[in-house]
Amino acid sequence: MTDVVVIPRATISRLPVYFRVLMELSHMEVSLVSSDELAARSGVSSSQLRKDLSYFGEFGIRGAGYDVGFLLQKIREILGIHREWRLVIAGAGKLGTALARYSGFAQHGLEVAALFDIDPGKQGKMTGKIPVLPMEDLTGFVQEHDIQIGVITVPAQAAQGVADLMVRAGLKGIWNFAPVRIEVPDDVIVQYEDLVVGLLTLSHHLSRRMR
Amino acid sequence: MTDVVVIPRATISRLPVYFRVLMELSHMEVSLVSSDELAARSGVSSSQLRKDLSYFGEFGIRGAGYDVGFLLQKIREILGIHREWRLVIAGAGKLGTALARYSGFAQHGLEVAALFDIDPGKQGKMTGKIPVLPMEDLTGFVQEHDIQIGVITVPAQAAQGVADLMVRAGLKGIWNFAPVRIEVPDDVIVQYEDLVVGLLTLSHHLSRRMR
DNA sequence: TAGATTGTTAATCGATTAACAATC
DNA sequence: TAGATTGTTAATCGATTAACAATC
Repeated sequence: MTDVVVIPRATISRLPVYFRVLMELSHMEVSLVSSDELAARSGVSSSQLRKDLSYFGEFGIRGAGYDVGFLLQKIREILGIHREWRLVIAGAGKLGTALARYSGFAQHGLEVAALFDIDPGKQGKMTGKIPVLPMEDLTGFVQEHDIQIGVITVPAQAAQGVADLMVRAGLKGIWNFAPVRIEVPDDVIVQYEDLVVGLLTLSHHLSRRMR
Repeated sequence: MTDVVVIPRATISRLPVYFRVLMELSHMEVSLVSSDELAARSGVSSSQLRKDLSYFGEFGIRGAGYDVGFLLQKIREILGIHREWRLVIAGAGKLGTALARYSGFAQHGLEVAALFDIDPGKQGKMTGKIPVLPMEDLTGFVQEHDIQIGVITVPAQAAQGVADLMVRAGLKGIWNFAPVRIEVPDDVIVQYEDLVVGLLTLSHHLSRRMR
């Protein structure tokens, strides 16, 4: 048995933060940064930063710090930003169309290839440069255009059906904005995004304060 | 000193899930549910569910289970859904306008009162029934309309300025979609929402799988 | 009362932090 | 070599789980 190192979820979720700070430093033409400085700018402790990086290798220079360009490249590789991913969005409602135009995708090597919707009234339209296609064309489109990721922005009750469609089309990653758990085979990765959680967390804290 | 019970963040983040499942059960006219059943439908263990609820009180009936309507009401109170919150959105870009039209707000007792933008080209327009106003009107509007929550969907470099404006206007809760930490006084609560984290987490896992 | 299920305790697991040996 | 800072170990902290006493 190979010794599989388990990487904490929390570590992965901090990498995008380090990535952003390193990008800023790179734009400021800083070439070397200490864990203290990088951690402070990222809002974490320096031992946490070093511990996080240590899961993936030894990227620093003892006595000096981290080479900004080198560490940036390493984090790019860890996060898969060095690759190009293509994705489709199922559900051309408010959230789906807003995501389709979202600049964060392109900035991290992701290309939105098409939106899909069951509503014939939305089909044939364009969201910026991205076409809205009939949901039944999803499988063919995914296979023709070498798509890897599917985004679900349909209503909760339709989410499982769309997920099944995506799995059959061969997508290996699903970003699910519908507030339901979906069942997929083990080789498909599902990332959940639930805006209501953030909103109600805020509401809860406000409620406590204002009691 | 009063004994302050610290409630784990993870507990708070699971309450909206329990809330949704209880709503479904309520619609199905189920009046009593066991922790086993409720936990299974929520995707957690039954001890976790009971532990989570125990932070807030004793809501169950030993030997029987939980009264769906009663527990629903309790979770509503904990999450602050029983109150009405009014909010404004700063930044009438893609994300801001999509959020303004997002039905999840109304469903949880939140009303979007207005959008604000510095771009005169956007000002005066309507997003559905919600007006887009000049950013400099934010303070006056917040005070006149008794607004409690501000949502930030402006670019990262403008976020701190908008946060300062919101603090001065007297907002006590900020939902920040800009990918930067913002500085606010201790009595203001900030909830961060970073879509890139979810997206890059998915990208990371896909990268590992496809290596 | 007997059966069922909650609420809570204690044990376990996992993540964070502090401290320092390794090393540039 | 001396000074600085990484990478890692061990201690601490916090969250989850299993088990069961309390009680409906």
